[in-house]
Amino acid sequence: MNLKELSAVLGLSQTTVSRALNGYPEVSEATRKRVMQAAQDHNYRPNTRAKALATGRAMAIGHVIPLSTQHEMMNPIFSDFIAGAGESYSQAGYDMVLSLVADEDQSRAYHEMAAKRNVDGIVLHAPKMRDSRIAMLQEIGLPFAVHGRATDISRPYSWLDVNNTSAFRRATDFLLDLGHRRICLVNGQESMDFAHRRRQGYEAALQARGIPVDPALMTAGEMTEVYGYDTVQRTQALEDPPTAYLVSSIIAAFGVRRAIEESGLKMGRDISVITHDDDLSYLRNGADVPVFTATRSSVRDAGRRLAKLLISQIEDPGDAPLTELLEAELTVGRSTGPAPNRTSTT
Amino acid sequence: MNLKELSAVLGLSQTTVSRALNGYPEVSEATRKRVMQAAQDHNYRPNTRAKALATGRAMAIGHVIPLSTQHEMMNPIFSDFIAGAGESYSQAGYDMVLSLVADEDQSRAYHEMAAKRNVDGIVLHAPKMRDSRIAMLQEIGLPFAVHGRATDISRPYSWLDVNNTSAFRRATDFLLDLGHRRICLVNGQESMDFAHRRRQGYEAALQARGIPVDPALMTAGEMTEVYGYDTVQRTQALEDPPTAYLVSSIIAAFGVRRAIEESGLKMGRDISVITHDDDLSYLRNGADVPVFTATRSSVRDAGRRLAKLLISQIEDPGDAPLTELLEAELTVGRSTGPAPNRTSTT
DNA sequence: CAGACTTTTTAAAGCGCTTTGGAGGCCCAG
DNA sequence: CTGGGCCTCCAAAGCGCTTTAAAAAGTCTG
Repeated sequence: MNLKELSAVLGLSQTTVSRALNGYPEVSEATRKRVMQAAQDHNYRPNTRAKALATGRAMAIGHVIPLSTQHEMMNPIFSDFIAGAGESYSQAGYDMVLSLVADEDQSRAYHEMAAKRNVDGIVLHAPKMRDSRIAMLQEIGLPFAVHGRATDISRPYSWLDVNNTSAFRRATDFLLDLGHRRICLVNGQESMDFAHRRRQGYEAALQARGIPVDPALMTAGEMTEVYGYDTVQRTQALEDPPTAYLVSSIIAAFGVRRAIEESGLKMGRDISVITHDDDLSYLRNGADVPVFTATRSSVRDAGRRLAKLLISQIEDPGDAPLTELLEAELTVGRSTGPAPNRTSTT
Repeated sequence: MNLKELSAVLGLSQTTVSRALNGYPEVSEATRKRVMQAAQDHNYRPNTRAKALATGRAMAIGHVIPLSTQHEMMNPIFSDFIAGAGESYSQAGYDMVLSLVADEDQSRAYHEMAAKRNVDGIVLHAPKMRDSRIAMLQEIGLPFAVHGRATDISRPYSWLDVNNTSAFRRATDFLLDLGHRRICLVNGQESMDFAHRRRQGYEAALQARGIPVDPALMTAGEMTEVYGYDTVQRTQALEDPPTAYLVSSIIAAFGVRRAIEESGLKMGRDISVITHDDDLSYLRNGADVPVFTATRSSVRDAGRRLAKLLISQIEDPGDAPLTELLEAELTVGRSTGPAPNRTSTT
């Protein structure tokens, strides 16, 4: 059933029917009702492609996901973000189109999305510190919003981010207050902006107390379970091993815990662990009592918010870029405790 | 830059330019070259919406994802599947559109996708045992393929599935060979077809050796880490606790391991664990040596294959439905060992 | 009840592409 | 030189919708 057929059935012109369905005022309530009813009866839905062509609006938002071997985007954190964004999209009547592209084709992918005009806006994921994609999208002129931020970009753009610096500073302070002095930072890849900011928070907290920053206690890598495990194994073999770990993701924290327990130590007594917790639906931080002490910020909620932000950006193109900075909250679990009495190595 | 402008630049008709770009024979090689070059120079891409309208092909494939509170689709397994499917899509020039919908709106969502004509086909996820969605999609007439299978559907349809029954039968046999008699099945939700089949494999193996099936040793639930943890805690408190666990997902297996180690036991010595391993990129089963003994089948590969299957279904609409059954392979890790000498409770 | 509005409806153009049905130009056989 | 066949190219219709411009119908006002 298409518009033409529907209007034939009703004995009205396509114009009137179209207007009735789209809520335009220049059609009487009586006919609108009649049209609505008929549309319902015949299960009529406007053809998206035709509508998109006519209106210039695709009612879809694109996500370009790099498929690289070194940095796997399709991780649980990402999918929770997508789930959140999807909620907002479907509420607002937008579709979500994902385009997985090989890493080296990324810039082409953005240009293509813009030229093919099958999306009204784009969400930019996993910004690096100085991310050339942002300038590129500004150039292209397609509305976009960034999940995270980049440093050193002159023209303003829309973004939503967690306050990574303050979260990690606070977490480090928490460990310092417990007497820990050898704190290992198990961070994400250094090229990522968020990892950089987290390190800044960590370093600032140490420096504020005059504690030297030991490069041997700062690791960076893809945040897998195995990475957490390996890092603990390696650092516990050091001369002066850390008594605490500050971990960038709950997935890596699972590995950290495995390594600690496998070596016969007890997390929270012998070694303390704080993790950043994205509040993933499938990897909850314990049921009632949180297992890990954590800086928590729901990435799903971030998805919801960023999607709304982008949609309002699309619908009011003139407006200034929107930004939103979320604060993580520190929840105390059973993975942290006072530093064991080794009186450091001093 | 659109077709009209491009052809104006070239001094050719839109027809000729369109044909040149789409590889039709009625255009000389010389002009084709010239057109191709100009298209490249001006970074021309046909407008998807217009093309879709004219050809009737959207070059997109839809995934409807239920947003329910009780069964969370957006899990790491799903995202690996999506990553695999996305690879095949982008190779074939298709986009992927995800539509998250509230559980109760699901059937409406499928109808809507069909009526709106913004996708050429649909992937059906997480089939239940007797899944009404399959008949519905057959009714609608939009090409589709199922990840998994359903029982009791008369008309044939396209699907791709892991041989869950044989995998779990084999895993159970493996544990039985090691002398285990009290084997706990930590399964997914019973309404899911795959969970049902896995249980059948498990039960068949027990029955073949005359071992009674104990309902107290069969649990079903959403496969989270916490679920694995809780299940072990609960079952270890039984009178005659299990000496082995057969787990449906590596995520739950993480929880199983946590519970085992927290209670001072050693996995692989005191308690054996076999898990189904979807070979998730972010939750690898160990680095070099697998941690868990597992029935392994890459869900990412399944995504790749199912996508290809659906695409060929779309491109040759007359063909009979395609099906593919993947066998899981059993990889032996360090989580299994002979049953401890309690000589059972006999 | 005419004239001036206002409300309701319509015909037709246009969105950017594909594709059908021809139309020219060129070559060669007769 | 003529006409048929082939190779290139083109004008125009059509995909299903929105929207502009204008016509038809209804409603007031004096």
